[in-house]
Amino acid sequence: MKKEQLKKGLPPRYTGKCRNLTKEEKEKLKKEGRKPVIRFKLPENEKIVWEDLVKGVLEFDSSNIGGDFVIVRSNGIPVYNFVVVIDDHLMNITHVIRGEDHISNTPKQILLYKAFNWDIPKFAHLPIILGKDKSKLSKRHGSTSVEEFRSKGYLPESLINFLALLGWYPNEKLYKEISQKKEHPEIFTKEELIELFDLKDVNPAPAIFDTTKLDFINEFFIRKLDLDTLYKHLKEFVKVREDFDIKEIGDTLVIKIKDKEFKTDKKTFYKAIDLTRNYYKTLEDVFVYLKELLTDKFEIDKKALEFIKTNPESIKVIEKFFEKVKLEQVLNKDTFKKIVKSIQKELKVKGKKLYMPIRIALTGKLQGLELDTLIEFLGKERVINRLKNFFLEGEKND
RNA sequence: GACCCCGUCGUCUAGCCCGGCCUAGGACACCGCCCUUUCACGGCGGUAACGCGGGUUCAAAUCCCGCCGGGGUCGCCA
Repeated sequence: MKKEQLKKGLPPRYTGKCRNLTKEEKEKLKKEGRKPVIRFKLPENEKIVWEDLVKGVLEFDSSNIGGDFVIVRSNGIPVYNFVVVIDDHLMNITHVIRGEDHISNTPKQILLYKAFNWDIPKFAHLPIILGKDKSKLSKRHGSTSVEEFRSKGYLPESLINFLALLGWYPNEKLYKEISQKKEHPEIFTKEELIELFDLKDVNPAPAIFDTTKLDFINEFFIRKLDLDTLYKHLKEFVKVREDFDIKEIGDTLVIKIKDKEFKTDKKTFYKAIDLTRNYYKTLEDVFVYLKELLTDKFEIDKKALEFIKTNPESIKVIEKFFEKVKLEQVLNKDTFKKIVKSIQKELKVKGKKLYMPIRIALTGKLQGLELDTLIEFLGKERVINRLKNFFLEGEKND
């Protein structure tokens, strides 16, 4: 039957074959062992109209919604369209807010409300979210669950902020008042969103799910949060990650990164975070940068190695630096500057050729936080440790 | 195919209802410059859009019609 309809270019729909069976006919079919379904008898030529809170006035014709639809299956279990109406009514639902893929269900549901003589709730059909290929967002487009974003190190407030902006923008008048005071025009706290949000301002057009802006929002929140709050987020974050952990044992913190553990105290931990937070995109990055500050053992990046090989005078710079560091009582930004200047004079190198070797010797990398800040944080003893390690590593590589 | 929804920068959008203030505004991304003897941060600046065609009008992104394009729904699934 269905195939025939499709062939003729007609939409598959119930033909009304058993719409008006007599008692005798029903009995006969029952005896044959046929189990009946219960269908909703559609009114003829009735317009079903509602004002959708997002899409505006929507109108369907009863002759155009697929024929008498099933409300109870032959096994006696009722179907969704029938059940939601009863359920929502019983729960005193006033607003039905859902994806626009439900638009075509709505006329059926409205008819049921009418048949029951129940109040019809307000409907709001939100546009669906599209993947990069503009089709309905699904698993094959990558992460789609909140859990995945959590475990990637996105803060809950970042996701909320991002999602709110996907298909919604604050009402101009309301927004203008507060926008003056805002640090950033599109960063919203939960409270602001609650204050500003209105279904009326939802854009009826579907939006593509592109997380570029989410990265920005997350960076922003991570930078602005106070350290205690950030710490709380980190504690939550490690719960969903096998490779990271933060244990508090008395005053010491044991930080697990991959299969290594580092001991430190909260004060140092906070200091380290504060120095590196401008580099974070996600909470995951916290650990990446922390590792650099918490241990003096490191490997030298390929590119860093390359730099040293192509700039042989680098070794001289590092040796000189080592010598001079040993002579200093304490290492801070000032003494660092002094040392660098004297190396510059004595070896006649400057710029990248002067700073890079030192950076590589201390971190094994070509980029990172500012050298003077790093050195002040490490202190003399650890700087010496690192330099020694560098020369040991160097021997291995030779 | 039928029915329905949608169509402003690469992306998220403001403006559209109530035509002139739109030479189309903002944000992210991108590019450039400045700051920094690296990178990032920060500051400044730049590239970039009304799907197309007809009307209506002195005037259209805004109103009307058609087309095109994209998406959704067509189950005894939810």
